Amino acid sequence: MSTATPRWVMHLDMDAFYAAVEQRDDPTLRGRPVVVGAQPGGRGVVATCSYEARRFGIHSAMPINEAHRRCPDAVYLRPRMAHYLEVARQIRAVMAACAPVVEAISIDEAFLDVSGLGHLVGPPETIGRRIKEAIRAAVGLTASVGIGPNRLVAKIASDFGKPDGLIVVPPERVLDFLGGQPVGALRGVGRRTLPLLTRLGLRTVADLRGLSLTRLQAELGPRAATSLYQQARGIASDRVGECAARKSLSKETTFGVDVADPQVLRDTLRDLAAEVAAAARQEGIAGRTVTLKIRFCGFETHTRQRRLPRRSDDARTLFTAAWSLYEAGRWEGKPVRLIGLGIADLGTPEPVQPDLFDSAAERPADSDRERRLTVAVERIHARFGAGALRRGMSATDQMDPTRCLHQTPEGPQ
DNA sequence: TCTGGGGTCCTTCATCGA
DNA sequence: TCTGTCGATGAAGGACCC
Repeated sequence: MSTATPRWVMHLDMDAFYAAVEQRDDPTLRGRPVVVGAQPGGRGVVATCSYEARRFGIHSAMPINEAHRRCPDAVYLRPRMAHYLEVARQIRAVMAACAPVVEAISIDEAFLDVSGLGHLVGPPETIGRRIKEAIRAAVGLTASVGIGPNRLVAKIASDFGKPDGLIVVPPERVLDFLGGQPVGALRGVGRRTLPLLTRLGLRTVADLRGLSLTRLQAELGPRAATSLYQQARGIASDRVGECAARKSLSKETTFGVDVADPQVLRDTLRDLAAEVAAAARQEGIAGRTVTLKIRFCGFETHTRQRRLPRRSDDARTLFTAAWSLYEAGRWEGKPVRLIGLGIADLGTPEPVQPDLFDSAAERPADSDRERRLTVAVERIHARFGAGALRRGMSATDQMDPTRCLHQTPEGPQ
């Protein structure tokens, strides 16, 4: 016989967060369609929009020019991220005062474990209402709340109740509640998977439940199939905890007009490397893998990665690695729409080894160079294994930390 | 419609060493 | 010594989410 306390997971989602903050701060915007994102006429998308704007069919991620075509009279605002972050911090303080465990998912969303609050506050409905009221009193904004026995049910319930909703789904009602939801409400069903499920005649979660795991696996692959199979039956994690550690860090930029000039690309990449390095140092982390992301016209997107001999938070090292990846791609002259740089395989910065220099600027004079290169290559072999350095590379290239590990088959250009 | 920026996770394929 | 297999790992791209 189980004596475990029933688990109650709450999902709290602020309604049209950025737009709601703008309407709160400027009373003349209330009741009007407000779109926060890029400015019409340029490249960009809608970050979020007020419910008045949604009545015109505008939604998040819609191209801004399409939004403008649908509603030219809306108010178009650039995001004020620093301000939204400050409001989010106030909201988190409220949540932390109301629940023992709060897991922030994004700037405007969080999971709360409210399992143990029953005897202190009351039933789940009361807990949800109290938190909504506290947030409204603190920041003057509405939130939608979903409460259920696990994260999946809580999340879908909060979405279902938007805006300003409060939906509680007790364990015995989970299958009924989920069964009536569209399959698109499940995690992992997006632009690609939804048409596939539709083609199979599956519109609702109840429809999905009628399909065998074997058939689902044949259509979607083992991972996605198992995930959907379990979600359809209300099987999901009920754990609420601290946020997971960061796994990557990146910066990217889209040019207003496609750029083919290598000097502009180089300068942009150098700036991005500086931003990534600064952000990494601020968080006390460094990356071992450098990724170059590049997008051409037609949305043709490529990524190229290179592993460094050690983790780095140094802008010059990151830039050198990323630029060598660009050069290796043989894309010279091809107009670029977007360029980005990221680091992954994160950890604490590794101390620089005196014999493993970072760049050409730090290399010793030619007269002494070959001997020191040989010594350094041997040290790399000893430290990283013989496979770390590839055949067909000069000792000079092998010594460049951005070129010595895991070259592309073509090797450096 | 013509698609930002910053993430995570998954799949597929290639390579390498045992 | 050569070849095939298999698991681990890395690279690249895709899908999805906020």
